[in-house]
Amino acid sequence: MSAHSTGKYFGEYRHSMDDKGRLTIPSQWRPQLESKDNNFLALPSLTENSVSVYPPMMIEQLYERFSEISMGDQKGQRAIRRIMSMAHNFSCDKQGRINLNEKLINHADLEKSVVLLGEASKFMIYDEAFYDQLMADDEGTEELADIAKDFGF
Amino acid sequence: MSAHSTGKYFGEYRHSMDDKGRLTIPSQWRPQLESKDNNFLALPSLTENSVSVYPPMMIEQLYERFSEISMGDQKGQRAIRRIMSMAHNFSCDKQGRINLNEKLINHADLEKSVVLLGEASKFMIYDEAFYDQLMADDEGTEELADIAKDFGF
DNA sequence: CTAAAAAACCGCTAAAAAGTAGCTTGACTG
DNA sequence: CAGTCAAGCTACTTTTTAGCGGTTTTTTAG
Repeated sequence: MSAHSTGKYFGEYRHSMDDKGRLTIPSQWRPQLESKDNNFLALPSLTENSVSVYPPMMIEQLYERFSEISMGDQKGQRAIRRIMSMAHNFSCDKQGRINLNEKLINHADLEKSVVLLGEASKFMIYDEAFYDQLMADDEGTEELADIAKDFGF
Repeated sequence: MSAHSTGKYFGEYRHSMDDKGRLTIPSQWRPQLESKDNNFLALPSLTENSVSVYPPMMIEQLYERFSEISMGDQKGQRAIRRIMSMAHNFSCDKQGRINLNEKLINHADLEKSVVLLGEASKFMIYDEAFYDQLMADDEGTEELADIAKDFGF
């Protein structure tokens, strides 16, 4: 059954990455192969050891923001260099796999077992062990309730 | 698969320049040969030893910005002269190569091995050794997290 | 609880594409 | 007219890729 990609990503999945950096994405997330939705941009997450994957719609937004950074802004330029040097543009193959490059794999310390986490408009990729640790650390914080209130969930 | 040029440039590539100053650009960046997208403008980056390459869309914007610099602004005019004296307008040939002129090659101290860095709306060309040095120097200068805060990514 | 279907995994391999280099041609210049 | 320069073509090598087939695991449904 192919309830095809809505361009929205939800849920947590544990998959494995092969030695060439290929990994299967959840069947619900797969874009139509020949559509222009089959185009993603992976960037290193700046705050964590993880990779963010953006679909076309989000790429547009990122594009705008990057374009706004002035050439004269040294710090900005440095940031762009760091981020873009790892950026990876790819599509999803017939078997539902995507491809990460070496730099991103290193950045996020990805081993064989990874977690794919849907975050609505984009999705994240974590190393499984690291992800579990993150979740364990969050355990028992009351922040969740606060956040819920803030957002009205 | 040729998911042809989106006018967006991402990622880092290491290519080599031949003795005539020609270098292959990543296949994903290549414009349609006969389209009016096959027209680039290369300018020296004044803050670094590098060359910035702009696609047509960006050229428009640059034009606007240059126009805004008043004739009375001496400093501005000087800068324009400097930049324009090295500017180079070119297209991508059938083999996917572009051509740099001597002045730009000298400005950026380009040797045979160069790095092409996509920065969303434009791309940069660095000498490979220099680029590696830059990246090494940036190392730890600022944590990515700080940058993240500044730009809200 | 069990059987059937779907999804995920995995490594192989054939085929295509990309990058590189060198040669040829034709135009312009001094 | 020779010499320089830019652009086009071709050929070669290397790397990449993505399609395939078979196996395993998970999910679903009866």
